[in-house]
Amino acid sequence: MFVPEFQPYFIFTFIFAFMSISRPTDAELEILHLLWELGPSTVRTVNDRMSQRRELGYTTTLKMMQIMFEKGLVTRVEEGRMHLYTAAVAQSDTQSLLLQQFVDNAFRGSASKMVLQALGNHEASAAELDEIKALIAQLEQNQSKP
Amino acid sequence: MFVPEFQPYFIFTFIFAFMSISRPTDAELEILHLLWELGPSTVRTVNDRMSQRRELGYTTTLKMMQIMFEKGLVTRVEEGRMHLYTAAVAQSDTQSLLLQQFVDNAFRGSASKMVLQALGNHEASAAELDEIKALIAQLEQNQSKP
DNA sequence: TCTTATCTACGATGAATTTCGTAGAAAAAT
DNA sequence: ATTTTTCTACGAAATTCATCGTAGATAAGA
Repeated sequence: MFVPEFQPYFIFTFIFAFMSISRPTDAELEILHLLWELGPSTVRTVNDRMSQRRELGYTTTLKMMQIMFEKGLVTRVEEGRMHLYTAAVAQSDTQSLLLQQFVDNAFRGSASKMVLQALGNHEASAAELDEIKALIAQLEQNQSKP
Repeated sequence: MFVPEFQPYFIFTFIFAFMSISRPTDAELEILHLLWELGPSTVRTVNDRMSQRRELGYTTTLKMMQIMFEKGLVTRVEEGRMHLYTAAVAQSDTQSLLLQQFVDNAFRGSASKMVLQALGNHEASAAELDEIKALIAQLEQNQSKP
């Protein structure tokens, strides 16, 4: 039987599975990014921000956020007549989950191949490269003395 | 007006747009991976390989590959009564396109944030880290003398 | 030759996603 | 006090995906 080595991202897979939270769709992710940035927000606020990028009816955003509430991706509290929505999933957890699924689908599970392609395709600033180098150094240190 | 710096992945975006090739879905990607690995293959071969992972009817795979043919993701030639299918898009081009869209959706376009998360989540071997370090060194060299 | 297996083509279904319109209630404006 | 705006809830349509069943043709096997 094939038993894979433990990978840190497994934790997020378990968390999301345990909470029965499904992976956010593209439109849901767009809303989550706004909630992460703005904190608790009304539908109106979110829709205004989204409308800056593309034409979008108010009830479309409303419906999306209602569905996300049913799915457990956001929480909400009544504030007078309105609802204040808050992201119920952490940004880094969500990104980890999405990343893992993406690496599996598009790169057959090879994260390092994906990293190589990403670094090759995108211009990275010197500061960003330094940050990545620092992380690699740290990983290598952990590897040498486990 | 906002004019972004040129990024190498723009090329793949143009290529795919020019050829009006839509981004492969998850199931299509699974088939493409097999075609990239095996070369020209029949529906039967592909379905056998896919069935090793999960239950899947033959006509399901057939239909998928017919649709991929209509979309231009694969080509095919008759071989007696059967069809031999071949991937019509290159693996690296496809992965670049998918990567770019994923970074936009899940990481707001920040490839370096994505790389950091990927390296943090996945155990990378020493050899893989070396490979990544080499690429970074090369990128830094290009940056210093443009 | 007759039967069985194996292709392709095609249609249909069910689920998920995204979008919007309408209805009704509550607040704000005139 | 009426009208207009602005909420929520709900339903529904259009689209895409993934899946499978059936029909008809052709090859293989008995």
